[in-house]
Amino acid sequence: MARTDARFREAFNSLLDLCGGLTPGDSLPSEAALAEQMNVSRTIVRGALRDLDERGLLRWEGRSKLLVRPPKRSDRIELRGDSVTLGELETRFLDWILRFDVPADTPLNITQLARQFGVTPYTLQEFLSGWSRFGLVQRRPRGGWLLLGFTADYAVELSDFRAILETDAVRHLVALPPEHPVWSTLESLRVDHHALLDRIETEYHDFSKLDERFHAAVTGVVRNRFVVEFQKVISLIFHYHFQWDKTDERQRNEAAIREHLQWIKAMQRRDEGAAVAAARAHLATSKQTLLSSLRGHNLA
Amino acid sequence: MARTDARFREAFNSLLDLCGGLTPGDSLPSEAALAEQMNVSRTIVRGALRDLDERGLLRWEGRSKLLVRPPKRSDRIELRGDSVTLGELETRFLDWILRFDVPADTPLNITQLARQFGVTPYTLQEFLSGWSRFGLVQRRPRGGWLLLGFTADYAVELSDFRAILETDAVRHLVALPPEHPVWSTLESLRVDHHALLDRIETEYHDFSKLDERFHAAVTGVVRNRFVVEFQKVISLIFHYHFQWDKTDERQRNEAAIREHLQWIKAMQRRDEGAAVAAARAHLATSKQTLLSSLRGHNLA
DNA sequence: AAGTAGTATTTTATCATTAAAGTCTGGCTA
DNA sequence: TAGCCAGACTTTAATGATAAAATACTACTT
Repeated sequence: MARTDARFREAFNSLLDLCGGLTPGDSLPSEAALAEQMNVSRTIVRGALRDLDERGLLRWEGRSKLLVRPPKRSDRIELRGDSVTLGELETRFLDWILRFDVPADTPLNITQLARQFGVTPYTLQEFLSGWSRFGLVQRRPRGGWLLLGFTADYAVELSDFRAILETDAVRHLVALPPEHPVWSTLESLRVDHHALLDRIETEYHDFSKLDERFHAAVTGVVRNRFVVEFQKVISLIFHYHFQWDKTDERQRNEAAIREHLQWIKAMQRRDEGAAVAAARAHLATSKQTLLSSLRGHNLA
Repeated sequence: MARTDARFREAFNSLLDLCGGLTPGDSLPSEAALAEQMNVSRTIVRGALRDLDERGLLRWEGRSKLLVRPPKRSDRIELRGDSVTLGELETRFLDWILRFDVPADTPLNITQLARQFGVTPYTLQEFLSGWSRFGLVQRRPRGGWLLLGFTADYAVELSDFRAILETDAVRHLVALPPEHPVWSTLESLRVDHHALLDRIETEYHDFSKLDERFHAAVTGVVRNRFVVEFQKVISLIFHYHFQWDKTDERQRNEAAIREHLQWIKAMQRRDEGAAVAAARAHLATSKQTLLSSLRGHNLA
């Protein structure tokens, strides 16, 4: 067969919704207008209009599109198979690797994986090609894919790379003028860190979000598509890993908050040397946490 | 249809070559041994053996594979369509963008491009997915691909990112012990730079290779798969761009050599501050060159 | 003249198909 | 009789055909 008619089905139902807001006798906008409104091609709009006409909902003759009767619930057509987006696929894929601890150098079965994640092999292939740039998977010489996986080496190099990017961001940041919005962001982050420290005994789980906000704020001062892209990947992987590692979480998070505060204060003092040192210290801790979580996971 | 039998054809001819090295009456190794030798599956080996038997070159019965007559030139089968590797595709693709100056935000026609580059749409899609991580292309909302292209913005951000990586490499490098091989590499590079400077009037073209060697030496001290991957991309793009920009080449290259020498000497003195400053200066020049070459190209 | 619908063409995502890879088992040989 | 080998079979992946969607073009209406 060919492409699915999922776009058509979605558009059809969305057109029903639009008809629902009208009363019989009203006329619908032009084909082009409908197409733009539903973010779909005119071909689909015409297909949907034809169906509505056949079902007697609409009287469609050339430019006149008069509503005959309001749509009923039974007019809707079924959207079979929830289309999985690339974003969802990313989540599921990382989840699969980490949760089920897929070992390194595992050959990946495209057909089976595609079924498992509810996507077509075509989509999965596109997805894997993207990750191959980050060395998570690799093409096998005789065809197919190989999962290189989250080895300790990978974690070390990822952490080191992260450190390179964040250290650079820090150097940029401390040179920014006082009116730059990052300073107020940092101040509110500082306050939030202190606040969380006060209720750390019970709410240590909240640190994850705070951590993400903080790192996003720091790296956000570097307006660079490559940095941004990498930051997304790094944050994704770190986030996922910590999600499954719960050992000493309270203690770990408390220590991290103190490290963040040291770092924030150094930046606020515009002390580049101290800020870089504090950043390095925190990132080193982070790296060790990632490594030990990896080890713990492998032993479990 | 299904996959091409290119692997079979190649293996068949390679088996002919192997038979050419034998005399009639000799017997061939086991299927598994042949498969491993030719880096191919046993299925293919068996197929090739069957064909050789049918053609009367070989008497194949179970384990005995006796050569009947040496292979003739006419026994070879044609390898239709030279299979383009992903590496070649990369070269052709960048070449196409730069040489024909494809503007930014051009919708890419997969079918047409695939024909043009002599690959299947499947392969091209895989390739584009890889580049989408580096923001050179993007998926369009309604399907298809969009070339974001080598805009000035892209060049600036790529250069900045390069500077981040190289600056970090410099900091690592100056901290390395005297017995590290990079020091002797640097010294020979220094000598080569001076040598080229002496004959710059006529041989300024040689700088490109020297430049690549030098940057590879510096970034090579950082053993990190992400850095390495990016370095590959950066070197690819810079290399390709400079290949087409010939304005003031002699003068530009001479200036670059002097900048390199400043940088090398600072590193040899283990003067981190001066080395970083020299690196920054050179990378800034490089960025400007890339930008002006881009501008020149767009005006032409 | 501007915008709209009809028609035709182009292009993409999917699927059945076939080549190739991988696996298992029994038999031969050393 | 232990290890290797080949036959038979199963599984997997890359491809061309195909239908769906997008787009381009033309003609018409207001």
